Amino acid sequence: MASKQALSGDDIYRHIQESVLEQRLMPGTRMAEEALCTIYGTGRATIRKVLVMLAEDQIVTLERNKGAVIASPTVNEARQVFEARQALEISLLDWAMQRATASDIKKLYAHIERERAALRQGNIGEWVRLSGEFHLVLAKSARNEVFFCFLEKLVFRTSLIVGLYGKAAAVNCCVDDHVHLVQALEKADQVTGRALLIEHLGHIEERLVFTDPGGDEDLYRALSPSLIKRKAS
Amino acid sequence: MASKQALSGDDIYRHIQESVLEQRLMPGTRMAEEALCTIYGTGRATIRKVLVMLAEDQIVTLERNKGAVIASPTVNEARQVFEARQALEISLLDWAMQRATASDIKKLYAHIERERAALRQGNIGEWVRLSGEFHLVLAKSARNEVFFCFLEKLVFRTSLIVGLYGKAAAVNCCVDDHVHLVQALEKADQVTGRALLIEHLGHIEERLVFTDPGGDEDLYRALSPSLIKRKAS
DNA sequence: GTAAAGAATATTGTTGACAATTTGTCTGAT
DNA sequence: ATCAGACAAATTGTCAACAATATTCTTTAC
Repeated sequence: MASKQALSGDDIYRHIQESVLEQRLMPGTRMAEEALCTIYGTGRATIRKVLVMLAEDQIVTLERNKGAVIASPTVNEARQVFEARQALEISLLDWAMQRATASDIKKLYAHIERERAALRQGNIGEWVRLSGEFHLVLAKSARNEVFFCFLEKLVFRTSLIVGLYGKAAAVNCCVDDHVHLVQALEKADQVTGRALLIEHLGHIEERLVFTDPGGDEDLYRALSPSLIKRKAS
Repeated sequence: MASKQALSGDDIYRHIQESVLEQRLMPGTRMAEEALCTIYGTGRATIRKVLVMLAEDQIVTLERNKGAVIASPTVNEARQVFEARQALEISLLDWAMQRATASDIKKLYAHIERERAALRQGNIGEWVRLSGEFHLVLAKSARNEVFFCFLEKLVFRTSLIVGLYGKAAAVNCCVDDHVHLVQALEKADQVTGRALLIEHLGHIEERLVFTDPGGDEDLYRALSPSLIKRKAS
């Protein structure tokens, strides 16, 4: 299981990100430093750096003297992530319609083909990852590195949210939505594109069940009212 | 100069961010680890963590075996930052118009008053910082933590850009613009608000001179042509 | 005088050990 | 049986020393 070869910090960083995207690393998973050292065959200093980077992306939460845990977004955080994603992607789509080249369109269709292939082979993990990455390929056509990075981070967080609150882990976002979106982009049909995008993101959100299964910092608000009542009586 | 008390990593992180915002730390400044250790009175491990965090925010660039330097955004990066900021702040203003409370409005006017006070006292550094922070106070009224954090990062990068390309360091963004913006927010006048915001951000951008004064990674592109010519001849 | 080569210096990368803190377990009293 | 307290194990935070690399300065040859 443990790969002996010493990897660089960035490699480990990307590998953990990918694992989150493929939903192999689920929220709440403890990330002990020693364990990661043996898995990746590096010293603690390297792992520590990676964990700080992941914490900045809000992929893990880093508490003093408690170590790192894969983040468990609260319901409120999840709502804000979806709201932000929608606004972000609408801007990105607008820019993409102005700037996308024929090569960009080709790449998008090629990516959709890979999604289909993964589905046919029943490789769910890879398909989930590709589904998320589709939005990044689309974002790249917008030619704005800043928004691209922002969306990248939200895609990771979306993966965590789906892992936490998704009922049917299988169906994350359907391929046909992606096809129609690219077709609208190709025609530079801003109105249709925007509607499709909102609908598509709505599909993802609809498949969630927001019944807080043990938030981490919401514990206070969830439990203290009963204590206050007992005190007051 | 060197404060002897040992500070926590987060304190140092915030202090450096503030220094960037006040334009006391300018792009290109080398951030040697030992120097920071003596300044903040901590070990290198702590400093290293801070530098990784700052690198994730693109406030510093971290090159292997070369250490950290305050980032020097290229002209292209600067353009993308401004484009992204405009899109971000438009969304934030829309949300703020739906969600801002009377308390939020009060805080905004209070902040503007602080800006005026800093100007009267001739405390330029603090005024520059407050000018940037105004947008964050406004963003807080939008009730979306995700976009707030995104804007926070862009405000820092804007500070770097102004430090690099700004001609009149003094005038960064004028107080009256802020007043009018809050008035539009108060009236929930979406059209006027958006126009004012775009105009205001335009003012900031207008005060820049995009004549690459020796970028760091643009150095390659700036210098390599002559080498290629020599090679080819 | 200039340019290249090499030594010297300084800075970062890495490892290891130790201190501080948290977590889990065990005992004993009520 | 339950709970408090103390002890033990495990984990993270911090620091210091050493290795690897980059930069600077000096020397030397042309």
